[in-house]
Amino acid sequence: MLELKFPDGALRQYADKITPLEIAAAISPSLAKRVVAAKIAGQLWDLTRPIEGATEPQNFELINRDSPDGLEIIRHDTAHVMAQAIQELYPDTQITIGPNIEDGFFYDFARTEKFSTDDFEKIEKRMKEIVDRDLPITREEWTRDVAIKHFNEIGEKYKASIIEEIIPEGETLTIYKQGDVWKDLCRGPHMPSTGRLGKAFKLMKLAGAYWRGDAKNAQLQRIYGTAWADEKGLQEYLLRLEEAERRDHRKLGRQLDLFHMQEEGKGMVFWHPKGWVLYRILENYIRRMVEKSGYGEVKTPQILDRSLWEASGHWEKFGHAMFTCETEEGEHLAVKPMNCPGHVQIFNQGQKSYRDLPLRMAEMGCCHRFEPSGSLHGIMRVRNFTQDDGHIFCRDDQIFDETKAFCETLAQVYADLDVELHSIKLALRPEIRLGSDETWDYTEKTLKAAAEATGVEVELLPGEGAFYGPKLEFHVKDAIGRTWQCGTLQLDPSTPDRLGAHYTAEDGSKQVPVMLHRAILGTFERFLGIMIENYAGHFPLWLAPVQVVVANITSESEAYASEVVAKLKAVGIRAEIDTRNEKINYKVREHSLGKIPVIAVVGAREATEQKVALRRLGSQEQTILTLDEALLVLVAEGTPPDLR
RNA sequence: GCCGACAUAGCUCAGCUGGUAGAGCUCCCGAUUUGUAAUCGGAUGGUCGCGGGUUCGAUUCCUGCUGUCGGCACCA
Repeated sequence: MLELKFPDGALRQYADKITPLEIAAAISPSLAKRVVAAKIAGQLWDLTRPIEGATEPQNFELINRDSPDGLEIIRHDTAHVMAQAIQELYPDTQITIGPNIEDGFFYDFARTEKFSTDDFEKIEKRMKEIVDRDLPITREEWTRDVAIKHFNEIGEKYKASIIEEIIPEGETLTIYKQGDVWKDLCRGPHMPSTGRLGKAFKLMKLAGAYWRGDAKNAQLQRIYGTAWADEKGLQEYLLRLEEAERRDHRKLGRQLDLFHMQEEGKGMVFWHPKGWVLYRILENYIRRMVEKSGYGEVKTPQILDRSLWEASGHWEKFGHAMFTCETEEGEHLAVKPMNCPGHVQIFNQGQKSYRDLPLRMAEMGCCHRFEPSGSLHGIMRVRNFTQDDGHIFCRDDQIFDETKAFCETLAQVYADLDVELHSIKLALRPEIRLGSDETWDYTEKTLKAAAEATGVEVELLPGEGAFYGPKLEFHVKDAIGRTWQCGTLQLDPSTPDRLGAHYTAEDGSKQVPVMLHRAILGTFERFLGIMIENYAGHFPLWLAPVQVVVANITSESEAYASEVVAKLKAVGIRAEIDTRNEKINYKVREHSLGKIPVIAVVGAREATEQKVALRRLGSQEQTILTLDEALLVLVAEGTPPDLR
């Protein structure tokens, strides 16, 4: 006998080897149709897989198709159906891997001939046929060696190689068969048959992807798809994508006249007046934060002699990404890709004592890097960018406090800018590295503890640190759901040493300081891109390039409109005037689309009473205030958060 | 850099199987003096990304390049 405990707490008894599907059917036939899998003692279980061997009552749950677990199963089943469809249509195709991702799945295929997005229609049609065939999906347990032999025999070299790699010798694995022929290595679970899948799926995009994620390996063809519990879910998802597109910073950048980019300067931003206002407000804000945190701001040369880059190690490690030039006199120069060597030069001026540490240096450092053309993306990934960079020269025992203080400032800045952290990651020691294991133990532990001391969770990235030290990464999401690394703190004992930085310790000995590279925003370009998408162009008053547009109703109130604008400007509000010969409806519409936070309408009434009618973006409400009241309100609201 | 797609007026987009291009908005001109998301009329605007090729003829087909978009790899 089996005893199962249902989510509602009910305890029920069943015959041994009963399947979840039989249990569901016994409860109600409609339930049996709705479910896609079961969960037994926390483990997902195929509906048709007998439950056995349980001596104690097990938690039992049926998974509905629209639950998070259910969607996972639908998506993975869809990936399998897609793979089968493709192999039926294109028999020379080998399957590799096909995991779920957020809102969907992908599957990587190896095939000499190229797929095209034009093939999608045909593939989707075949997938729907496979659903209509209602092929039974069955679970089988195979031994590792039999599986390897089988997949090799049928020409699935990649599959065989995956099994060789991930399944330990002597172990068994599970194979899911779809119909009589098609099979794939899979942990499962899957639905009992393809008919249960439904047809709320869509192939989304086609891309190249390297086998095992390594550019040295063969490039596979990856097809992305999405799948939902029903057609409504699919349509809602597609709508969500369209809405996200409207927030795209590249689109808003043009619409709001913030910046543009062009062929002759790819990966470089032309900031327009409005965009540059935004940039400078952010820059000034971050400058105040940095000053408050005890940094001295500096400015270092844009181009430096190659010998310095050789000394710092950048030439060797980073040379391929550096812009260089040669003078008529034969000097070899390189445009800086980073600010650190310049900062060490400043540190090296004069003699430094342990009393000077920690010494914090900041720079709005304009850098150039030759980024691969395929990696460029709007203003988020560019070749010319400005970092809110800073370097902290300190002793080992100061790393913890400095890191913690940095994390706290970063949290404050992100809160002020309404940017939500997606994750904090700690990149750990790589295979090839400098320094002793003890040093790595200490530095990794210290960074982790310091970040965690601010109450956040840190995700570990083994093997991804720089060769000289571990690195904290602060990631945020853009409108489309992609994550970008913005803030960072990187520990570097190597560069100060290479560039001859030292200080005199208490005991009179010369010591090399450790260097913390850190940036809160990362780069202005990327962070502004994120902010534009995040706010969807609707900036809070303190950030808005144009805060108020004063619009008159008729030319009669033109003089008063000018007076209002002059007064707004006098108290530091970024105001513009719109006295065009247009209806007020037209002006309101235009400035609303231009995402002006406040439209101040003035007509004959306002002019006589020395008032303004304020209309906020996103609201139809009108607030009538005296001009003096309006000035007070707007100045207060337009004050940066750190100055309030 | 690699894979796929795309490139038409300032912007957003039409243009079937080859016969040198069209709309709406914007800009410009004129009329309209208007109370909270588009007033009316008129005019202007394109070597159809760039270079080759096929063809009597190419925006359309082929090809090379450049850029953009979506991924991969790389990275802030």
